[in-house]
Amino acid sequence: MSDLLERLRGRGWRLTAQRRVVAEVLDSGEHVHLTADEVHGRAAARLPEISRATVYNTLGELVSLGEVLEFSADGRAKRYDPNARHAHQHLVCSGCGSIRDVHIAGDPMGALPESESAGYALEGVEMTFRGLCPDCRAKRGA
Amino acid sequence: MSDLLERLRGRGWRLTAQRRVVAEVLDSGEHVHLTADEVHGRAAARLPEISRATVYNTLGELVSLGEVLEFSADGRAKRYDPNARHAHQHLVCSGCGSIRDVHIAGDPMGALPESESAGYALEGVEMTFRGLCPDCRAKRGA
DNA sequence: CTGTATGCAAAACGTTTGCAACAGC
DNA sequence: GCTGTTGCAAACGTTTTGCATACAG
Repeated sequence: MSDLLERLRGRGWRLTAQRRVVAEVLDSGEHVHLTADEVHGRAAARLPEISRATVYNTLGELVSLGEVLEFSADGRAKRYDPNARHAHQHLVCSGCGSIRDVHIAGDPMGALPESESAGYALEGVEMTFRGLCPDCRAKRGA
Repeated sequence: MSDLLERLRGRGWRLTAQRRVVAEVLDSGEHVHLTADEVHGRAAARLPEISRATVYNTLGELVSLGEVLEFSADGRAKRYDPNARHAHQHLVCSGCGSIRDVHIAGDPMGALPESESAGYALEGVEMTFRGLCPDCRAKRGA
């Protein structure tokens, strides 16, 4: 519920029924790390004739606009994270693949010494922690 | 040149011509962040009848054995990093996609507060910096 | 009215699988 | 000789593309 649509309209984003539905799915606040196909599924529930291609197009644009974060936790399908406005990291369960947003102490960007990034124009960092979640520990770790 | 083969033999790894070639490609020291397909290409240069499936199998095993790191910098093809024995991070150019190994100051794992990983059995962290490399800055950034 | 977004279906891409033949130990 | 590995080709899941149509501005 972060007025994604509001912001997009303000940027002169051409608003169609399909785009609205995609934005609403992402903005619904609850299901946070959807794959493109999951987004399509939820979008199609509200607007049955929406095509996969449109969902891919729209997601790609939202990523370019910086409104949505794209990342891949497992090399398979990319996931889309509507929580692009607050810096955060991910904690992925190596058992079930579930993804949690987490927050680290300092600024991860600052961890890279100047000497290592010499000549580069740094833009961002991605940080992904991996581990077994409590549920999977109970089942596997025994 | 880190005696990957030596180590694998020591672990009772069944050594075939194909596996040797794959290990040699990864161990050749120079081309560091190959995709599975690139590995296959280089392997096939030495042993033409090697199949893609075998390369995938072998890479998967090397990853399980902890000898090779698997990561995806772009959501497309996975990349294989033979430098699994020394902790390091990646710096990816958002222009040309080139990948550099970099090293940060502290221990990235320690950056995650206990409260955030409560109940989890942490296993590792991945850290990827993004930015424009000097070449791409010259061409694009103007 | 114009340009852009859409739907469809097909293709591209990376990866996995099933299975018979084969080869290391 | 037993067992695990290989090659092949086909299947798979995800994403991209080309093109004619529809619609927001």
